[in-house]
Amino acid sequence: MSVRVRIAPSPTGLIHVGNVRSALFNWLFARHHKGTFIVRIDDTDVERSLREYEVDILEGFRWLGLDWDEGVEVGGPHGSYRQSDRFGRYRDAAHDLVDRGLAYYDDRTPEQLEELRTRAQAEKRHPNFYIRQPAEPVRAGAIRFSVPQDRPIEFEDVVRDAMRFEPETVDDFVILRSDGLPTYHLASTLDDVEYEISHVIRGEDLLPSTPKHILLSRALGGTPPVYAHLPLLFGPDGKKLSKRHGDTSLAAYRRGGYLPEAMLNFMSLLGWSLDSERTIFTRDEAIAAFDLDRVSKNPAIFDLEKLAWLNGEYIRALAPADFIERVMPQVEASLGRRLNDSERARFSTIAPLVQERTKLLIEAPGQVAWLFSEHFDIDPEAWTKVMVEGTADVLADAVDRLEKIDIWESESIEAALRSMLEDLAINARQGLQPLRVAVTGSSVSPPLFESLAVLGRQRTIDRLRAAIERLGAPGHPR
RNA sequence: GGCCCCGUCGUCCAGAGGCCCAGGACGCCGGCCUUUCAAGCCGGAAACGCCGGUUCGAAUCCGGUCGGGGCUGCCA
Repeated sequence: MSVRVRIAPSPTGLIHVGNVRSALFNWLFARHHKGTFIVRIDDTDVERSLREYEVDILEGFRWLGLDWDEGVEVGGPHGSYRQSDRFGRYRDAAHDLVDRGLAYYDDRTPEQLEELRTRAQAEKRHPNFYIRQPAEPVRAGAIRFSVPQDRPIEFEDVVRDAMRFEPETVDDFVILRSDGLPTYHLASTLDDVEYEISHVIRGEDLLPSTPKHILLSRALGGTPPVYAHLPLLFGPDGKKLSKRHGDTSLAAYRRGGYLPEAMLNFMSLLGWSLDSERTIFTRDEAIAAFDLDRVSKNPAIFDLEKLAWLNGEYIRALAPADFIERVMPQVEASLGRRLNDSERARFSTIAPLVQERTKLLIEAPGQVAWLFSEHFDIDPEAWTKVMVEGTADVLADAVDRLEKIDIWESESIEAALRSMLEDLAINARQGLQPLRVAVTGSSVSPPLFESLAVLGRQRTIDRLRAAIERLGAPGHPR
């Protein structure tokens, strides 16, 4: 049997990481088995579905490198891969089920249904006990699927093993709403049948709906696919990951300076592992190793700290030129202007040192703000900590020595400043930190000698003099 | 309430009766390196929810219990 899998997001919001993880597992599974990965848009909820969200979904998949073989935008043998284009098809299918006695119209109101559920509970029966076909048939309202009560629904879930649902626990669910639009159950199941989906790999939240889908598949003339229900992704509070956990949209991570390859690696670790030792691996290694039998049953908490660490690993592994290319837009965005050629050259020189210290691309601009602007902020805390008695003299001494250097480069700067340390009999912390703060405005920066080299002699000396002045100025004792 | 799922370090995963007084990773703690911060290196603390049972032997099998979660809509 050839593997045909799909991801079928609903464009009712920015795609969030839970769906992305499902997409990833489907994609890995398809690629591993040389199968077909399909992207379908389940936009049966016309009220909430928006085209901009569909764009966001597809952009997200492309960003991660999840390419699809059939589906929206790329097409395929099944016509439209957007359910809103197939409403007629679903309606026909629903009517056909009614004609065959497998479904029925129901014009009961929500209040009536609620009452039936309440009554069943009061009688200690299953809540859905009375949600069955009424004795008197009607020809209006929504269409419900009639769940056969003669035997349990059993199936083998690839990750959950043997599953069994008693028929009385499955309600006669609506397949066509009274406005003639299909529900998710009908549209999704019919599409899975008609598109010959072999495996349905999705979140565990749909496990309770699976008996409905199996029954529907058969009624529709298909063979139910193999099901694999993935463990849910939780927020730090142990609840299903949702908007209230903050940034759960993929877009937030894209903008937040995460590398797609790191994101991919990280998400593949949520409910799966390549082996017991390896945490970092390439997409091809994941494809080669991926299968559903290593998918875990337990929910996974989305651990931002581990993601950040992994991202840092990937950033450090980047070729320097690649890092520069990826980080330049972030720097320019934060500066609010394009860098000129000489600034670009300066940045490129120091970029490898920034690269080592960056976990998220968006951190980089802050590390080099001092390099491009004379209006960088001086951290007051860093200043008071480092500018102690006698510091002005040290800075003045440094200026003298730096002015005498023949060739302005990190080696000569280091030699000059080290001999100063020696002559003054002070340690690096006493002698160098004040320079760092004076020049970069912070006690945290890329390595000092390289930083001064890139900044240039004149700017360096100007900043040191400004610091000396500030130290001597009224209102700035010491 | 009903149906269903899950239960190994704080977190993610490994473990499919003896290889486990439980392994890897993040985080945490300590040390080394060091011009700051990172990175790197070395070391450390940290878990089989609980109770029974099966077995010569259980993290692994069974039962119960407790705990967490999902679903319960003419949303998906």
